[in-house]
Amino acid sequence: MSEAEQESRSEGRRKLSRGARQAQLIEATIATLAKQGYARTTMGEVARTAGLSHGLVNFHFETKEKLLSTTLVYLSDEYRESWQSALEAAPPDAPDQIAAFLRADFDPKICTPEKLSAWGSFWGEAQTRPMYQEHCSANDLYYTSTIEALCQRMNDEHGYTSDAILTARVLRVVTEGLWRDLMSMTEPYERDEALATVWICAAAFYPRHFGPQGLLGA
Amino acid sequence: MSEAEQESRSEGRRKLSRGARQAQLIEATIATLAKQGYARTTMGEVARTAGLSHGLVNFHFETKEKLLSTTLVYLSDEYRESWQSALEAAPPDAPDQIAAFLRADFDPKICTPEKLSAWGSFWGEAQTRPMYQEHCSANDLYYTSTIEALCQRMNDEHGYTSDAILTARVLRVVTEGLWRDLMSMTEPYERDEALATVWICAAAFYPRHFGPQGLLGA
DNA sequence: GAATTCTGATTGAACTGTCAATCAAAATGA
DNA sequence: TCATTTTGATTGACAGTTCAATCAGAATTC
Repeated sequence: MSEAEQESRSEGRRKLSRGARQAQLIEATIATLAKQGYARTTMGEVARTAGLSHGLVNFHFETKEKLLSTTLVYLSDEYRESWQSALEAAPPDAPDQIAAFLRADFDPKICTPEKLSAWGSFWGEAQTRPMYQEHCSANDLYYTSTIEALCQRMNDEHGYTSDAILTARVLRVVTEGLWRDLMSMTEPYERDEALATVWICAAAFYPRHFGPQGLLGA
Repeated sequence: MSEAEQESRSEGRRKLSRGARQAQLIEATIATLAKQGYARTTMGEVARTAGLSHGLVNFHFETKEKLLSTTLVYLSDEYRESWQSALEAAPPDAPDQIAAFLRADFDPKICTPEKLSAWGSFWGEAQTRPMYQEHCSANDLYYTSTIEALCQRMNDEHGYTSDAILTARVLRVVTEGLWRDLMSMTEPYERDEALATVWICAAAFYPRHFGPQGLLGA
């Protein structure tokens, strides 16, 4: 894993560009969070995971706090960009948009055991650290208002009558709960099973447009 | 807060019974987890919150690890006992049982900001600590199989045809997701609003028995 | 084009603070 | 008196931070 990240034809692999090295250290931080949890994530362990020296982490990120908050911002932005581009790629009709939105949360690039575990580590600490909340709450609010608007369009354009705010909240918390399941179950089920659970839920609210397999008539 | 916990008429407030002092320290641990998060929860802070000395914590719980795992067991058992007694107190018919079960998760005794925050702290760390998982996964499996059996009874006894396992999972992850919302939203909604969201969801699956206000025809 | 200089990435050791754990002595209650 | 609880100073380990020295590659000079 970390070997593959290193340049291919390279004995003297020293001196990666600033950005590449920082990305490597962020990856190592995610891996360490997933393996050790937040409380036992040390600078030394991150450096060891990256195959680099201790002091280098402090050269690129001045403090541990900055390393961790940068990692959180990285995860948070990657996540937001993922569902945003999924919405752009999907047809503009509300059911298609909702299907793309829900599916994006279980994209193989986003929904990996390692990243889910790192998210879980942050959730526990973020409540008590204003610095962490700042960036994430903005993304979270954006996410929430997006799904609320889509549920409202389902009512306006396709004749459903449910409370859009509440329906959006159900879809959102189902996804959150499934993420927590995926990261903590002793006998975990797979991404596709989680997604199937979301479809069941969408079908319960929008029976003319969703079924157990997702969007109907696709 | 910590002053109020101390005995009222008390110069000589020493020598509480063993159990009472341990309970006091567990309360202080929950409060500290909620206030500081797991990583910044220290023995000293727990002692200060309880208004007691540093060394005393090590006298009652030999190690920090034991203090924390005892606290987790306390929370976990209190939670299980809460929904178990709610089931026992409710009528035996499946809809009543499900209503009681879902409502129990938002009981004011269980669903306090402080306890939710402490749960969140543990969730992040529990993934990487087998000792934490042991006790909780047993309770979790029990919880899951209970709601699955109830959903199966809704099919058998009241003519619904949904996949009981999947429906149970939806109800479970909705609750989990709402808990996460309650503990992390910057503009949190209240317990009753969370419960209303659960009812919406139950109504979507069992429309003849549940409505936005909960159990129908009660 | 080779030698030299310069830049800044990288290392590892030393420093500093913090925390869990220990323990001897004091306080308390029976 | 005796056992138990409580205290607070002490200890040792460990983690984050700092920093001076090193080194590879780029730029510059001749």
